[in-house]
Amino acid sequence: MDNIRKLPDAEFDVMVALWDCEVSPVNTAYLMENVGKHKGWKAPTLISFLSRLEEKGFIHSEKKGKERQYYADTVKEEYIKCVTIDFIEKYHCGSLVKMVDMVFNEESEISNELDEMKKWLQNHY
Amino acid sequence: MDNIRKLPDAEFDVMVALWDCEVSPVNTAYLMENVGKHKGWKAPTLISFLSRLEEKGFIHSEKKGKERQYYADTVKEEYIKCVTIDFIEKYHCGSLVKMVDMVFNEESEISNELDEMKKWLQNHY
DNA sequence: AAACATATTAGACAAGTGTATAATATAAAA
DNA sequence: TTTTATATTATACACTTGTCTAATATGTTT
Repeated sequence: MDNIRKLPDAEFDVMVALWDCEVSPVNTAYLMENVGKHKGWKAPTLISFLSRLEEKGFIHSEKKGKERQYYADTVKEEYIKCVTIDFIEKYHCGSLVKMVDMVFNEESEISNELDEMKKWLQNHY
Repeated sequence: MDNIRKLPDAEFDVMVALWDCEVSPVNTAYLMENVGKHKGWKAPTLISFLSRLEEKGFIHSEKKGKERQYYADTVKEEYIKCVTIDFIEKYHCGSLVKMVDMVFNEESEISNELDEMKKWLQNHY
């Protein structure tokens, strides 16, 4: 259950790009276009992250001609759920309510969500 | 606002020990007793983390005889609040509700908090 | 087949993190 | 004031993460 390895920022960003694209095998060019460029990475940098993700078992790839195609082997929701549970455990004694309370007692954007929160709760009666 | 430097795990653990003790200057022995031992650290390891925390401005210390006393210069709630906001931003598009929803749609301990959640919301009408 | 363009690989490197050993202070005991 | 204990400092080292340059491979043009 909680055997997910928490990914470093850059690798997570790459995973998001991979998770969020509709088509499945995507090549480096595609990923450069979708994350690399925004982050200002050189191609080898991206590829470096991809290799590490492969070592960690998050994706796998196949050589196709001179290019390489990447496939995600993990599910975004799954990953984020795990990371979130861990987070609540680490910073809020495992209590979502404690966390919600702390965040709402503040000015942040988030405190505008009270209404949504109510609606959400009603849907869960 | 979000200029908090996210602390690495070990340093965070040290901060928690420092934040959670009632008395204010505490010495290394105290911290060894309260985190070091559980973590299996040798004294220099703990002191190493303390030095780094000092460099980062999270604490300061004073030499007292042959010992050193440590003072927290940051507030736990503050830090956790920042880290939490950042987390929601990074993993849940900045929406607490999205996060709550994802976490509840699951078997985890957390889904037992629905009642608490309702109570909490009522207190916020 | 040679030359060219381009993608990938190999390797490298600095900074950050976890952790410790050996050396050095400094207080307490003898 | 020596000796003994013990806390701290100075370093060091392996691994991880972010990044890249130089080298290599492979497809495309001539």
